[in-house]
Amino acid sequence: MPALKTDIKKKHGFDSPEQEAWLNLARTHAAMTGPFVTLFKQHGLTPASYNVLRILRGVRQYPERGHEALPCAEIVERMVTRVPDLTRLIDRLVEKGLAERKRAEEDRRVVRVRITRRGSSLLKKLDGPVAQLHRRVMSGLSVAEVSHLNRLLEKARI
Amino acid sequence: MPALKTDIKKKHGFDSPEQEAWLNLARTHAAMTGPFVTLFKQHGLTPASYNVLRILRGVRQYPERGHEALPCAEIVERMVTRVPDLTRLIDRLVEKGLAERKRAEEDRRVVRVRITRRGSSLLKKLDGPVAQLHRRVMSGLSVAEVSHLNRLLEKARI
DNA sequence: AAAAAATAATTGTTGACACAATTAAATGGG
DNA sequence: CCCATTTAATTGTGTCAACAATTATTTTTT
Repeated sequence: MPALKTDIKKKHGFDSPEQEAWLNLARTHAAMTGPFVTLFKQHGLTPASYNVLRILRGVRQYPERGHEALPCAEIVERMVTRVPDLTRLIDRLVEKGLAERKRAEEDRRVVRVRITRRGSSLLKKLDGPVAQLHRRVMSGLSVAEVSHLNRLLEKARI
Repeated sequence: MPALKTDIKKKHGFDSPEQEAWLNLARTHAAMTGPFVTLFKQHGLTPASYNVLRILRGVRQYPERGHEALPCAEIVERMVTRVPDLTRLIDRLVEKGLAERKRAEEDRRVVRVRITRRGSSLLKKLDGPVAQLHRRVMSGLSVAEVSHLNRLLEKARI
């Protein structure tokens, strides 16, 4: 793929380096997201629902305070992108048999969500392809450049 | 904001530096997109429809082959993120009086879209705030770091 | 202890996005 | 010149996301 300047066919340059960086980030993100969306969709998931399943698996492997099921509010906190409508996202996971709910006894307002065996095995099936994609979308960069990118992205996210 | 590792509260590290970079990119993109979404929404736009208006303004300022109205297909090509349903996106712009359509005489399959005066003045009103936001979301980085980030993002997008 | 405030999740509704199928017009080979 | 193919845009349909309002439960205040 050519550089951004030719990419968007703008005769005149960018308004500012910051704008260029912003557009670059958006384009790169879109380019890298695409393959993941496709992969997840083949298994009936969206990036967001995959993200939730990953969070739930993490909790089940390393239970917190003895719990292997997580309150909705804590799921939201850990998600990569903010989701204002977790309830129906969980609904869909439950319908597919990938997660289950149970109301917490200690506080009956909270609902704890846990990944099911079926959910775990779906994740397991995806682990290989996902790792492969992670490597593929970053294959344009060397190891040093990847870690450099990490540093810059973290620093940018103030 | 703390670094990603503490951010997502994962006890164990990342599967790979590539995965870390991918998550970092997604998080940073989400964090930077938020303010823009909010700003655009206040004026009845989405990032995608703003993007289209910007493209249309660019063409009107620097007309191509004498045309200041652009075929839908060319709009799609230039967009930051791929939009499979440009028709209805344009519908909404037309309903708001921000753009107008006309069928091309030389090829009656194509529909050319042009920004209206009202669309231009909306963009003009947004120019200041948008530039400000571009600077703000990148304010964590120095000028050198911004250009370095640009280099890495372009290189990554093979 | 009762009322008010706060918290957790759900629901209603609207709008936008994604994909497939379709229409309309132009092109190109027989 | 006509039919098949290609191209451009639109439409139909289902799913998902965003935001506000609501319910249920707990905590705080008086």
